[in-house]
Amino acid sequence: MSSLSSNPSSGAAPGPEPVRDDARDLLDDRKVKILRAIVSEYVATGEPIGSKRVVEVAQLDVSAATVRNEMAALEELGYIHQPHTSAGRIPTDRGYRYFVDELSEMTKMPNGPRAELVQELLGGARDVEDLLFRTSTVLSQLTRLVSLVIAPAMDAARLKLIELVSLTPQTALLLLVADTGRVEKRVVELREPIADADLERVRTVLNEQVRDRRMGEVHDLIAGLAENAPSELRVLLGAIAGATAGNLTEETISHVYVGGQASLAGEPTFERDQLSQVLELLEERMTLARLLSETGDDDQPTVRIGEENPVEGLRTTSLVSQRYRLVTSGSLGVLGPTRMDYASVLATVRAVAGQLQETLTDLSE
Amino acid sequence: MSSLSSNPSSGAAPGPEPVRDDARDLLDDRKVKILRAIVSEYVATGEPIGSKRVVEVAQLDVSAATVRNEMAALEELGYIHQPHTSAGRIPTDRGYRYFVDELSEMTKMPNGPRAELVQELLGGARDVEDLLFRTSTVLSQLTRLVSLVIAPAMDAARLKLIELVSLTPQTALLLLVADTGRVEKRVVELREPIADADLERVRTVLNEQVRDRRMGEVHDLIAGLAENAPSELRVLLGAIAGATAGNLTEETISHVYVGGQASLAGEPTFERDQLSQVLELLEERMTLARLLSETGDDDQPTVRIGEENPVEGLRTTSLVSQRYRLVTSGSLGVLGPTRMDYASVLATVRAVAGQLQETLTDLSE
DNA sequence: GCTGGCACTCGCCCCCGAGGTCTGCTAACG
DNA sequence: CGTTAGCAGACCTCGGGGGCGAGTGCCAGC
Repeated sequence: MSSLSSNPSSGAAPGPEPVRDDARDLLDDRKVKILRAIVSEYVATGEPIGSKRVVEVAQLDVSAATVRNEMAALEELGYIHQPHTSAGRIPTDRGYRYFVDELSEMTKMPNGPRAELVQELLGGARDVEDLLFRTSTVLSQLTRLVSLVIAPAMDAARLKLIELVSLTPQTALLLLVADTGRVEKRVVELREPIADADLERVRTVLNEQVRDRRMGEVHDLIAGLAENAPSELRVLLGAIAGATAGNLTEETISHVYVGGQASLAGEPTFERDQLSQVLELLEERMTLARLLSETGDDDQPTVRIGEENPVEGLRTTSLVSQRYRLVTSGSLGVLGPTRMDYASVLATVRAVAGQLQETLTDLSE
Repeated sequence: MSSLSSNPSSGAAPGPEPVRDDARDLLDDRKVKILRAIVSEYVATGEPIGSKRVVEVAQLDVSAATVRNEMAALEELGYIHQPHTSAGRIPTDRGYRYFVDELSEMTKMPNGPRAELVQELLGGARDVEDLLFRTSTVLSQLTRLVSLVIAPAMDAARLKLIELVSLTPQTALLLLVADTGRVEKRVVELREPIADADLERVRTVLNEQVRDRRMGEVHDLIAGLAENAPSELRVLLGAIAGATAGNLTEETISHVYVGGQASLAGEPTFERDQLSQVLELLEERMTLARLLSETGDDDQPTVRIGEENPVEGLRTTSLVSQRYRLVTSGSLGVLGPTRMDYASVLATVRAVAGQLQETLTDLSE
């Protein structure tokens, strides 16, 4: 899903009058100005915006009555909507979408956080995981939204070392160290005690055969070794193969860092049960991981607004996410109410992703 | 702080009339029955309990008027309190405290979750961390409260293996494997490239000198080695000593697993900003760790009710926690509104702690 | 010491009306 | 034809007032 993807609410719109799906760019200059004014004012204040206010903010040389006509047209087109008759207008998902698309067409982004600031906040990380954790903290503090950071997928990383440590006679700890600095570990349990010598042999064999291979291939390689191994080693190798089955890369995905959940509670937009629902989703790491992995590949952040969101329960929230690259790519983003300051959030997400990427690169070369 | 610790709200009580601090066990049988009825009914319904309701529930052979007299006395003693005149009574922190103390004096605990159930939910963990994560999930699901699990402190664990992996010419990854199955890792950065041979020598030396020592001693040992090392190794050993400085055990503490935060949002007891405050605290891992580490050493869960809680911002919540032991001990617990079903929560926390301990033992012998 | 009765206190809910805001419409203007 | 001023109408919000009901405290009597 690219950053330009649109997903008008036609399907779920309860309104009786159908929304015209065509005229995306046909808004004339004045309508655009008005829409922009409504979006930014509403984001700032949280209150519906009336025609009078628009005139002041948008600096138009027309009267409020004219603006009213234009607003009626904008509503007809599905960009804005009024909570009840005789109230001001608030942007619809589609309105935000137009606003965001316009933003990303602008070449230079507005006021992101200064690189040095982010740099400083990210500094002093002890290892990759610590760095990602800090990133999540920084992101949520800068945006006052919920931050999500997902670790880089491991399958393209290369295995640097396999280690086997016997914990008890019948259990061993398997360590897989990737060149990205990540360490996967598995407990290997056996029916019978393992001789230290056998453990050592297996360790040597594994390192000879599997080192420097891609993590994604590791399981298959080990399984192959197990089949052809001398019988006294076969049991152990089989157990190891079992411990690395499938989930080596998949499990990595579930490494998601979440920060700033408290900010959700402060958000008056959310009803109590919506809040609860969103918080619940934030604990389902798999869902989050899938969501974030659907981030576009371009250097622009991907924005999913309200109903555009694939996950039920996030239909009143927006997700701004971006990839960062190392050996392979991970992604990070923020989640918040659809009513968010997209301009500055986009800039911040971009800046943090860039800085994270840079820091990661420093760490590994 | 033991499970019997009390902390009457005298200091913070806004009421003008002082609360008598003495008469803890002087409640006569009927008062106890009434208090019990009020606590359990209020926990169940969330509404203030009137005298009439108490008569029905407590199965007393007296009239409502008599109960009213007793309730007035209970209020005078500080065990219950009415939100406003002409409303029913709700328990104070002190009321809950009495109730809980009475519970823990009873020898047999009521209906905890069946051991097999917990066992099953905890099964299939891949390693210690995964197990703790699952424990946290189980705990929050069983209690519908926020669960907290803290990993066992590492300083008494023994070092099984030190590994050094060069990631780039100037950075290496230091791995410390404890006999509990935990792995600590640190990135070691150097000014100048390291020769592989030197890395290997250091690796060997470290393993010879430090293996099987307690994690708490590791840093000092390495620092000692660095001082006496030949000059070509001194830089590397110094860097390693730096990477293990102090935080080896302390950082472990910050490994806290939190689950079930969504349940807080469903709780109508909490105001919006209280909710936000508690959620914020839940992200401060250090505070949580300290809180949980203050759990009593006996086999009874420790209960801290409302104002008894040392952390500002948790004054409207209760924390039920218990230690579990392996090589050293960790603790787990749940956090929720003071209005919680202490009987079943206590039983559940106990059962889960027991089961976790057992599973951990299985894993490491 | 217990009980029934009674007056009283309040919170809750609903209704109502005033005030204010913003709209849509219409008629007039350039 | 686009724009504008003016106006009636819709509807939210807020505060006051009254009825209702729950629960209490107190008192007199057993």
